[in-house]
Amino acid sequence: MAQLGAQPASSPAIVWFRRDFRLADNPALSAAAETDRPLILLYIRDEALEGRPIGAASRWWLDKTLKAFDAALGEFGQRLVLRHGDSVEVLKALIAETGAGAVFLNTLPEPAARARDERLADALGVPVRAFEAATLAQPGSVLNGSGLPYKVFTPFYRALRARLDLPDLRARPRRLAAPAARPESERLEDWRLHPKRPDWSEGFNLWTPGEAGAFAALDAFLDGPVNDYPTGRDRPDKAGTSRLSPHLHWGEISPWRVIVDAQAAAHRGDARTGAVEKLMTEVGWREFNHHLLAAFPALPTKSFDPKYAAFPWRDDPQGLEAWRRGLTGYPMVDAGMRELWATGFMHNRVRMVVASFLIKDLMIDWREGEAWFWDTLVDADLANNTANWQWVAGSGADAAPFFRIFNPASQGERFDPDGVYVRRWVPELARLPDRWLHAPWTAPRAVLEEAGVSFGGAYPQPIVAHREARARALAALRSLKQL
DNA sequence: TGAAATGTTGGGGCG
DNA sequence: ACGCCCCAACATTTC
Repeated sequence: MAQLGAQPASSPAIVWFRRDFRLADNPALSAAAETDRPLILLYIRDEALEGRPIGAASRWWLDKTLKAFDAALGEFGQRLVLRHGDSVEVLKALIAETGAGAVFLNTLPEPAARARDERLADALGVPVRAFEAATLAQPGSVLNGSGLPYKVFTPFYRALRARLDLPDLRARPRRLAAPAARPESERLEDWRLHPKRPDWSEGFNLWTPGEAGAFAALDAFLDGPVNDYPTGRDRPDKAGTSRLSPHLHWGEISPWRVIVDAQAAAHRGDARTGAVEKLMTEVGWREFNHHLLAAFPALPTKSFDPKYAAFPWRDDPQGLEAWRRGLTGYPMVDAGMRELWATGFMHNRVRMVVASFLIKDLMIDWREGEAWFWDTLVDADLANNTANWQWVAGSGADAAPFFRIFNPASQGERFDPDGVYVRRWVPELARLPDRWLHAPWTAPRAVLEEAGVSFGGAYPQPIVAHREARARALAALRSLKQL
């Protein structure tokens, strides 16, 4: 890599933001600021950059987080420069226009993007300074005694923990010198990231994309729910989870910040150590997923366990559509799918229930579910989404065995005992008493009438009988083992 | 981070 | 008082 000093000190530097929309603990931004050069703060809309185009919910979030970040930069007398097109071509043009002498960036964790980043300096002819900001450990860097990637979570996590030194987090830069003339920028509105005709995003307004929203979410979580996290996180009827996943995905907050603040809360005695440890474990799964993707770049398309390549998936467009729309006749499944559609998010426990239902009860390929989540989740993340779908399917690394099949009714009874979650998202059933809420097909006719539930009308009968579907899935698994 | 089937145990009803 | 049966509760195995 060429020395920065090779360029005149007055030449501007480009800070290329991709998914690191934060001022605090942003290593590329801090390093660029320390050079005292004028900074061009760039975002490029490049569909090819991360290996696959982002989904509709992600476009909504991107729109808002760019707006928030641009506004935050205003306090420094700065603005984002927005361009679209092939990243390398855009950067070349901007360097030619401005005489920029260096590019600063934080790497993206996806293998495709990482490979492109590594070739970037050669393609641009200026130094590229790359930093790690998305994960606690660089994907691929945690290896077992034989120098190979871990395939089991627990030893991976042990190794990760052993090398974690809680760092001093980088403060927000004090100044971000602006160039004499700001390069031309496209208009965010022209990118049409916000949905129009129809604008389906009303239910997304519970989110506050951006760094301030990320910190608010972390503070709110550490201020109470964290203490109940080990069990509360399984309760979709309560505010028991951190809801940090989209903020982490978009780099609005650093994973270091999450664990440093959580541990500080534990040290102060504001949070139970055991609860904070559980949170750490979940951050650890995020790390594990990114390591898996780095070690197995085919994770988004191929079964990690090759024997599942022969699984006899069913072609069932109607079943798939009923699942997507939340019309399966299983209240817990339908509540989850409707929460997703309305808000761009689904509670983690319910994600497992709906994924198990698609894969095992309907025997539809996990890739169909992964694709739907990719389009509809505001936290859609290639490593987490594909690793978690394979985890449920039983084909992943350290996955739940295939025969672990969720019963959607009993999951509802266990984790939404008062029916608060189901009644919120499946209002057709709101007046059905708790006793039958999670299995309305078992309710006596008179009870259904009293509650205003008619199966021919608003709410469907189950599209498959769970008991039989379970037997069918287990038979399919047996057929696999005979190969 | 499951559920269902199967096995075991022990209390209570009852002849 | 005793053995038998039933069955709920719990444990283990199986998928």
